[in-house]
Amino acid sequence: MHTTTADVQSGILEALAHPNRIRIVEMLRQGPRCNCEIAPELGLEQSNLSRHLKILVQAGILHSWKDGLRVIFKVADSRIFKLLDLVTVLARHDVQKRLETLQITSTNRN
Amino acid sequence: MHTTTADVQSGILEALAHPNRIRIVEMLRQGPRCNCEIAPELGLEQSNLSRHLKILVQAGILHSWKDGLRVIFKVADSRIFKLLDLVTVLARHDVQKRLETLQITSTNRN
DNA sequence: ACACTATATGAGTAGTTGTTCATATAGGCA
DNA sequence: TGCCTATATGAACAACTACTCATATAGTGT
Repeated sequence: MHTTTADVQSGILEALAHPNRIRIVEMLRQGPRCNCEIAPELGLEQSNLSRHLKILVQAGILHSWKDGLRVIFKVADSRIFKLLDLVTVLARHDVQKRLETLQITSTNRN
Repeated sequence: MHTTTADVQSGILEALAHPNRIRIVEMLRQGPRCNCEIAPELGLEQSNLSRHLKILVQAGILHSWKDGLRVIFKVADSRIFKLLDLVTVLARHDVQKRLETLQITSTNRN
């Protein structure tokens, strides 16, 4: 089969499209962290977090390296934060519009 | 339960994280379209496309309105294209890095 | 009213994802 | 060496997703 642009794009989006994986990336805004620092902070089970991190690494969103016993993770390209910020803006804008629609609707009804 | 920023963000990302839904949004770059124009262009079954469109509307990514028999869809906020462009850039950058790593690795080996 | 076109949805299903528990792997230190 | 800590992975499973076929809904034109 043939891989299209949309397939490549969805690879990154799928990897990012989970609340806990977004939280992981947001936490890594503060700098590189290991599994053992992220797990208690986000309240995730060790094995579960390990799998989420693997998904992010495989998608190229995170990089990792060993430091003794630990594995350190960092964001591969800081533009990922721009992406998350844009998503927040879009979400905010959408909520704002829905609110306006509600207000218009209730005004019409009274 | 309490809805966090990450939950709201993942709502938008999940909606977008499917190759066909990305293709739909990309097609709507050219302007509003109805189900009946998108389906043949993307080679999607009518009922399947209808469900994908519903997901995009519910996530606030698309708007829709009736025009006679047809339902027309348009992108709600053009910043969604900025987001898709950013994803493309990230993907390209990642592929480039992987290629470099391969080349370094094979150089070391010879 | 009838036939026709466009869209939506119920039901069934195969495949995928997220999660947990238990266990394996690997490095550090006495 | 044996014990400890950090991470990864196999197995099981519930929940969810994408898809298809058949059918329902709704608007158009005769």
